[in-house]
Amino acid sequence: MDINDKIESFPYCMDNINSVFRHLIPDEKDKVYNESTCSEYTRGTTIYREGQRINGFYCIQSGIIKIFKTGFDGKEQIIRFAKKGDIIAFRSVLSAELACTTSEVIEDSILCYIPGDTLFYLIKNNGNFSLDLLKLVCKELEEANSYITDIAQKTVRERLAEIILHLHDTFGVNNENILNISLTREELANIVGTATESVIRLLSEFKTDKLIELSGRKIKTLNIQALKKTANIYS
Amino acid sequence: MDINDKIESFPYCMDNINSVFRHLIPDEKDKVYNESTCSEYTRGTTIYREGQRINGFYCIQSGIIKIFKTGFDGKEQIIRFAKKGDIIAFRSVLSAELACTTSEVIEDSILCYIPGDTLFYLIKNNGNFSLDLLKLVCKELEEANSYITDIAQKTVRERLAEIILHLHDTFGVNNENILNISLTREELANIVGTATESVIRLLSEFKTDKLIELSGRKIKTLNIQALKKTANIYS
DNA sequence: CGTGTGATTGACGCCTGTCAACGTCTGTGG
DNA sequence: CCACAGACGTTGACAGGCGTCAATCACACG
Repeated sequence: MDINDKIESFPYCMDNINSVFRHLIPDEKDKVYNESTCSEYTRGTTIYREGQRINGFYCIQSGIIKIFKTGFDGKEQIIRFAKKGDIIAFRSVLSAELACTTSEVIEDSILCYIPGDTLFYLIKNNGNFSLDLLKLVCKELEEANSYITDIAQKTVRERLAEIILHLHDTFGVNNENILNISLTREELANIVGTATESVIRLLSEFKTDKLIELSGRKIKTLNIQALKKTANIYS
Repeated sequence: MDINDKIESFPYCMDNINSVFRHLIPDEKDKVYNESTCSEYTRGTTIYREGQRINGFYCIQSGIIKIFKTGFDGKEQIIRFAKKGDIIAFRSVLSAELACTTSEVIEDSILCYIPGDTLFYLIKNNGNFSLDLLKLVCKELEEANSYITDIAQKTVRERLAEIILHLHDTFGVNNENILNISLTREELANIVGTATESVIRLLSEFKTDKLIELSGRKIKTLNIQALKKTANIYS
């Protein structure tokens, strides 16, 4: 994927059938297109930081971004990941507040920056876009509420199994059943909300129980049903 | 407050300066007004339940509602409270999904029911309303994210102190510094995400430490600064 | 006065966070 | 090419926070 694709075709992130931009009329698409700027970002780059003022939002053309908050003692809590087609930073733009999360590139990415004014223009002029955006935020809200319930009621073991399943659903696996996302043990701990050592021990137990196989940061899922059982998920 | 107030005046929940309805034009206000229905609900009444289909949302004229999810073992996790001027159930309406929370009356309430079609009409026709609604959902999302971080990183003790402060800010106190909301120990536990017994023991410790005074379900705050310190809040 | 719900207290033990030491791997610079 | 630094992963020991179970108390209500 070359960055010049923006010039050749309307970026994927703005054009696919599931995109929040799917209900724009041609003129609006042109406007978004003309006012957006795409750039490459390499792993480890910070897109924006907590407390920073943000004047526009980003649409993800490719790559993976992690979005986290910093707790009072400096520990990261990963809130969500964003991948191809997702948008980030729009919350701060809408609320006209300082960013309350930090976002960092996990896997080399191409992001399209869209100014806040464009966002406001679309909301005020296209009801279908507003509705789609509302649905998107509501979906995030529902996921956050579910996670609150899990983290408050489930054990670390259950949550870790659940997170592996969630990563499985969100990013999929390659032809060897290996998760298409690579995270450090610390990052896994920062999703689950536990200590790095606990993640290491539990992953090792999961391996013993034939739920997964491990090879460095690669996680291969062996038994989805058993993972669901471990996570206490019945659906 | 008599329920017939609706007839006498535009309901508070739709008319105050902070309401999401504040940017409606007169015609739209009339429409909302004509299509809404207000009713009284007594403590303990369930407004809607998880898994139920919802065709409209509610605007709270008076009283307090608790909104919770049920964990896999049946334990409640309280997600938030709603009070005068707040709206509930709009998420399910917008997403056209079954309710994923249950809401129950904590304190006798008057709710105004507004059909989903009215909501969609407003979103599609009034950009300022859409924007206000988006801001509202974003605010909820930000609060949910903060709570995820807290619950994942803080101890039960810290969270309980934080919840008391949060109730203090949200519902205020009477002239004796007693919180304007009355919750059972179990409900407190279901916010914090812990066992009822733990809440009892910690409240008792807070009392010993002169942070609060207790009298049944009444909680009197004695030292906000010390509570903040206990909660590890520095702001 | 019996019944039921909620509050309290105590005992007990396990899950899990913390600390410390060590192993592994990668990239860098001499 | 090797040595070293630094980041990351692993393992063990240990304690304490907190969940669970059980018994008792307090209070309201029919």
